[in-house]
Amino acid sequence: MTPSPKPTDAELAILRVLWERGPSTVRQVFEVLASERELGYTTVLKMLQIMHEKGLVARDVTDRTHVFSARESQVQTQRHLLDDLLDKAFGGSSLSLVMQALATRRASREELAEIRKLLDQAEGGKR
Amino acid sequence: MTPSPKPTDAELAILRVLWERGPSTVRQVFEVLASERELGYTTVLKMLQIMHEKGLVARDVTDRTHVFSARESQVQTQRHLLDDLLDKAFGGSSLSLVMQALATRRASREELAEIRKLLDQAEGGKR
DNA sequence: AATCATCTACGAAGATTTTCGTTGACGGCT
DNA sequence: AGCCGTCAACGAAAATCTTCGTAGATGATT
Repeated sequence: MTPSPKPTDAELAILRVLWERGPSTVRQVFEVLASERELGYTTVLKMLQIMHEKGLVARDVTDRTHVFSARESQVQTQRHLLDDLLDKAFGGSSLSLVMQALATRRASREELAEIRKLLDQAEGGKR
Repeated sequence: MTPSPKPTDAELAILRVLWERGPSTVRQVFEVLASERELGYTTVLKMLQIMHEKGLVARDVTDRTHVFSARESQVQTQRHLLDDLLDKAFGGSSLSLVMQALATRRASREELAEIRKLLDQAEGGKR
C-alpha cells in the first residue's frame, strides 16, 4: 500500500476543512468551501471519493450520510509536503528553507519569540 | 502578464538545472536530467517551450541552438513556493512551518547561530 | 553538393486533476 | 402508498501536465 500520496491543491483545501472541523459529511465540507469559492456539491463528493481511494481520508459508512476524516494529521502532512519541497526546490537544505521562511516576515513578534525558544531548546539539547 | 505561475514538479526539475548550471541549451539540460531518470530529448525541449510561454524561462535565440535561463532566481521561487505552502497547508503560520522544518533534520550549532542572527534582523525590522 | 547529425517546431497521445450533470437509492412526510 | 428532498455512485467533460514521435530546417563533414 502506498503510504500517502502527495495531496493536490484541491485535496489540500478539503483536508484543511477536515483538520479544522474534524470528521465531517460531504455537505459540511461543501458548506465551508462554497463560502470561500464557487463550486458544486458533487465536486466535493467526487473529490472525497477519490481521496478515499487514494487513502487520504477515511470514510464512516454506518449512517446513510457518510462521514469523512483525514487519515493523516495536519502535522504529518505538513512534514511530507515540507520534505517534498525541500528536495525539489531547496536542494535538501533545511537551513535555507528556514531562512527563507523567516525572511517572508509573515511571522509576528510573538511567533519570533516562540522560534527563539525553540532554538534555545535545540541548542541546549546539543550541548 | 502574470508575474510567475507556480512551476510544476517537472518544471522545477528543469529550473534546478538552470539555477545550477546557469543559462543552458536543451541538450545540456537534457544530459543532466537523463542521468537522473529516463526521459527523451524532445520532452525537455517541449517543457522548455511551455515554460517559455509561461514566462518561467528566458530564451536567447541569437544562435541556432537556443539558450534558456531561469527568469526567477532560486531564492525568489523558493519564496513563492513557501508562501504557497504556508497558505495551503500551514494556515499561514510560519511558526509551525519553521518548527516542522527544524524538526525534520537537526541543524548544526553554526546553522542555529545563523538562524538566530536572522531572527534578530527580522525582529529588528519589525520594531 | 550530398550526406549526416543536431536542432526547433508541431501535434498529439496518455495521465492526472478538477469540475459537474444525471441517475438511482433511501428516508421522511402526507 | 406516493411525493419530496438528500444522498452516494457513476461517467464524462474540461483543463492541465507529461511524454514523445515525426517533420522540416540548419550547419558541419566529406
